[in-house]
Amino acid sequence: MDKLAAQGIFREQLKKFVDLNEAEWIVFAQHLDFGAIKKKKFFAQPGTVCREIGFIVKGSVRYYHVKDGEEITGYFSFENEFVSSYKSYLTGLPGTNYIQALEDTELIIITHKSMEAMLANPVLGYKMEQFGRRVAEYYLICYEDRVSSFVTKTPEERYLDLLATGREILQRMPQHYIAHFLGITPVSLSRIRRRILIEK
Amino acid sequence: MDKLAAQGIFREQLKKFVDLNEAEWIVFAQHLDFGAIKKKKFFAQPGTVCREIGFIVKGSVRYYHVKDGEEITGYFSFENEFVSSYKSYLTGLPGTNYIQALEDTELIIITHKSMEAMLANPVLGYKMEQFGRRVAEYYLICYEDRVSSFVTKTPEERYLDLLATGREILQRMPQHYIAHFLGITPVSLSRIRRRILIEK
DNA sequence: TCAAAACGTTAACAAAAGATAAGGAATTTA
DNA sequence: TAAATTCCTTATCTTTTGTTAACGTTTTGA
Repeated sequence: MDKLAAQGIFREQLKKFVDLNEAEWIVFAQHLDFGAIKKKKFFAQPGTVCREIGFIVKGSVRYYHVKDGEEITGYFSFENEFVSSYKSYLTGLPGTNYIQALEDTELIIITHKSMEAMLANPVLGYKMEQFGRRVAEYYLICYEDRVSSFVTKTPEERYLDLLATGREILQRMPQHYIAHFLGITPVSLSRIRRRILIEK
Repeated sequence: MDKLAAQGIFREQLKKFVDLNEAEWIVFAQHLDFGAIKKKKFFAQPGTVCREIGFIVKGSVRYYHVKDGEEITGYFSFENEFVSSYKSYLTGLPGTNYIQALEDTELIIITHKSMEAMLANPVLGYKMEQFGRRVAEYYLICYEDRVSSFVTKTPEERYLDLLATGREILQRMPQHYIAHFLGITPVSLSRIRRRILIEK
């Protein structure tokens, strides 16, 4: 895919968050970069400040954390989703996660610098604030749901929920990543699956 | 406390998120309501759309969820914090949580209607988008940290973290609320406390 | 002020999850 | 294509958590 095709996809998806007219889009597009990450390479690494927000046009990434030498995969992003070490991006502090491409991945990239410039741009500023607000609100809701599932549900219930919503994760991610995403060990998820099979 | 005093506090705290000049503040203040909730009364209830964002100037609230007849307290808000059933507020769908005042609580209230009006107001719109963005980003980071703690930490580690950061929660909330906040039962938290005492 | 309710701890038992290891299937890669 | 690696399951054992109940203390509220 080339930059222009990627921008086309991005422009379409962007409509979920902000409505840019032709003039605004042209200025906006000038601030967009295009990037590719080879499988197993990194979008972000711990100890480094994440200065970009990516929008995945092709591929997928996982967010993971190393604890006691073990990789714990906490989240994923797929096509048409944003990817960033948000806390690091927003605070300017070093991140704590790896974000790794799970396959060859192509993205539209908005650097922090570009974003700042657009926010300060009288033509685009308002729309960029709106864009930022809506994206943050969107992810806020995702996180709210996820926190809620940890507080009020058992691991088995969380897994059944995941099955019910049939998210992409199930098809595209190995089970041990899903286990950590649910907050449990791969062995435990395997047992839960067994339990469900027998019970039904 | 009267409305004016409350607005004074709010205006000061607002600076964390947006910088309003005198003219902007005057228009903004016209859209603010003032409210009081008696202890044990509700700011939000499940099945009802939450159409306000509150800013607590005095008191505190807890967010809880009823599961199998039991109340599970997932979160709290204190003075100088916002309170809302965000997902419901943002989506316009009925909420799933109770938000209950833990003591007589006073708040500045921004209704959804007021917020929409301000966002559409040419004088205030830009600043309101910025305000909304920054508040959402702030809470996004809080949630990101919390999700991360569920994925990568044991309940004991989460409790030790809470002790280390010495949050208001510890002083002001009964232990069984804290337990649910950590994603465990009150009995289990009591045991964790015992373990920590013996080990150290 | 006095009864009721709420709170934290502890105990006992059941259920679930973590840790470790082994084995086989599938996938990767050299 | 053969060897290595990854992945999932299963088993065993340990640790932790959930559940229920009892008890004493504190707080609440009628």
